Amino acid sequence: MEPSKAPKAFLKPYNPNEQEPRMLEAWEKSGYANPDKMIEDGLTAPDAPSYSIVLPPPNVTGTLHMGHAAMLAIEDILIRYHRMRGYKTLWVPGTDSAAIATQSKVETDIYKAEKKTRHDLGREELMKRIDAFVEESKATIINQTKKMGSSLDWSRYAYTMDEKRYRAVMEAFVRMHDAGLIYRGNRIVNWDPKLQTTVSDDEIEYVEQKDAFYHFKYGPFDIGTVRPETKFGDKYVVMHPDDARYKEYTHGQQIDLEWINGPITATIIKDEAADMEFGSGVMTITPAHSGIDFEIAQRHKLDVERVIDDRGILLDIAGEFKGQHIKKARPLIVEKLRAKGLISKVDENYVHNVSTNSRGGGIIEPQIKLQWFIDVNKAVQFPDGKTQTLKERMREAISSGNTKIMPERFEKIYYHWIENLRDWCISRQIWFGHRIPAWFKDGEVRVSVTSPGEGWEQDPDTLDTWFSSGLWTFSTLGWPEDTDDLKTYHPTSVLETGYDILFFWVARMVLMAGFLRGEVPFKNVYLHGLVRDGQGRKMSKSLGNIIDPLTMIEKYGADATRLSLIIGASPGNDLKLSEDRVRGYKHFANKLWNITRFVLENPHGGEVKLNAGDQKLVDEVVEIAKQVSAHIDAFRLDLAADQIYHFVWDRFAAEILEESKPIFRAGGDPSNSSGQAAAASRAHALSSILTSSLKLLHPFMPFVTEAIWQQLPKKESDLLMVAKWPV
RNA sequence: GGGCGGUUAGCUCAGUUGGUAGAGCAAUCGCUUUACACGCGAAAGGUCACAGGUUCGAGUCCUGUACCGCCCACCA
Repeated sequence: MEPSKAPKAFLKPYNPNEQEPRMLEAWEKSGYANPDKMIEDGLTAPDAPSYSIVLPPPNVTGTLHMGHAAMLAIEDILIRYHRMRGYKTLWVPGTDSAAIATQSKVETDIYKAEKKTRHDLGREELMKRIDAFVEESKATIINQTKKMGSSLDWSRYAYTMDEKRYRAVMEAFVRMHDAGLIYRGNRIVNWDPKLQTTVSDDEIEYVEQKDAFYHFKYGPFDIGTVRPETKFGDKYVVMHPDDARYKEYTHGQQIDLEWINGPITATIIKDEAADMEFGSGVMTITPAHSGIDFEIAQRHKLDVERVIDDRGILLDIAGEFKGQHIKKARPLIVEKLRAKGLISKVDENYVHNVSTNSRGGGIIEPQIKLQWFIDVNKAVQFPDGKTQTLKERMREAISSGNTKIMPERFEKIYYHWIENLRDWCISRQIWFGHRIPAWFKDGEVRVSVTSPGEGWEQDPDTLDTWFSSGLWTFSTLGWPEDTDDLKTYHPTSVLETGYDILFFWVARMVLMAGFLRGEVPFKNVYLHGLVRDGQGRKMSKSLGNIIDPLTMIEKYGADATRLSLIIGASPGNDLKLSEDRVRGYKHFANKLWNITRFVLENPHGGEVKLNAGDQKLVDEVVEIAKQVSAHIDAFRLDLAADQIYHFVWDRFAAEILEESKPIFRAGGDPSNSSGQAAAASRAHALSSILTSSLKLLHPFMPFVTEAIWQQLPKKESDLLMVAKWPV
């Protein structure tokens, strides 16, 4: 038997664990993730169009999960593809401080280990502990991100709390304040009694709960509630002005009646907020602890009195129940009402929604508080000269087509969200985060990046984490300075993220970029689905169904892990991932490895004119390349990957290679000159098809393709990463 | 209460402007065929959730129903 002409490496199956670290090193050493270096080395034209993505920064608290892995795979494909196509391509990495999540995590850890709360430690000490924790977690997540093969430009790495980003946040706040978009006011907010902070509307999660629904006799009326503990201050009875049942009562009329702690005087209020269909059509209101009640009270200039304090304790107004926690007081209050004969009916199993803080907090208690808000309904002038409200701006970004959302159906959801949007409460009472640049002295308030001078105390509150996240596309590029990066790479080409943070993040970036830059933050939004387990369940620790990307990388390689997250994952739809899928794609990497071996064992010598049949084969790949490109351009990475996968396996390996065997056999006969010519032509064709296939696959499976490229005797560039896309 | 998505082979999913159904994995049978057993070949497997409608023709368009999932909503 003839000795193999292929490099020795190919005598063994493809081993990702051996190759991947080498490829990572080669890429990193090249510096080609940085577009400046690409231009410097003449690999990208200085005047080439730019293509940029800013990585949605993973929380520093976590480790890499499959959702991150999917995100990295998708974005890396887009990035590598555009880099190979000659774009000035930039992918900016970063990490997010995730204010509430991080602080809770550290606080919990400290409490477990030392039985100390943040108040025991003090603000400064807690910050130190958090910083230490962040440093450690950061390294972990960065290292894991690299292992996926992400060709991020680490020289541009940003952290939401680093100096530059901090400055951008301060600047943004001051500018918005000066424009009148940020105001401080007493409004009803979502208060989390457990974490002792406000929470934004979007972070509320409604949880279904069963409670008793009580019907009380409130003078001549029947009123209902699941929260008897709020009723102490109820002295207004509201009914719809058109409700025929109560036409004898007039607005402002006063009625004396017996209530929880004795006789009170109630006032009739006619307001359309009362639903005639619900219960008796009559309700009493608690303006201090209910959004809708607060609005009614404001409309009619009614008294607003607090009943419950920040910790859920009843105040003076509760009389004998004062000082008790609402949870404990409720049954006692019910008991008293029953004793007084004021309960007319009880529905024991009433199902309703309670609002909870989705960030690991408690049950929300609406409270009226002096906080900072962003006014979404105030018309102001934008940098591009237009005068409009933030709501209008957010709507326009999409309706004008300046930003397109993929899949399109999410546009409707986005509009609907804007419809329901209220002023955004941006101040939080947690300690870890961007401090609000507001200063107090003798009842005076000033807003400025630095202290106005001696004796001014900075607002102790911090900003909602999404405030700083909203600046991310441009704060990472150097804003507020007018940098070259900003000019070249903003608006970014694509924002790629999970559909679950469409509101939190996407809408807020549109808002911020609109007001502070006068442009959209990105031209496209590509929303991927959630990665679930093989049965469609969310992956969670408690279910024990987590598939860890790093374990998969170790067992099957990063390429296989990437492909398993791409093929079969259509935009915006959840992906069910099982280990079998990952294994299947490892086999594919090996297949490619062996195809190469066969091709290299039949080398072609120098320039050969292809015969007509072989030319047709080569043209076939060009056609495939066009289709793959079209799919990627349409964000159908699943179809693109699927197509090239099948071409390589079913067409190239199964048919073309098999047909080549007899041709090479005939070419081995020295007396058969036409056979030799045919073999030479075929060898040349195979080599060309292999080269093109490697290029087409490279964005999807960067490691194995690069490892093979490194073994090719002749190649157009040292690294496949910077080779030219076939079409 | 409103909206969205899904329902195609045992499992996970494709199916782009309508033309008598495809892939991967699993399962069956057979292969030490000199690129690959992480492989090759063969065979098997679906009344495309259901009911109507449009059409020469529908998985693909329209109407409705059922089930699963998600999102939104200040019904006391």
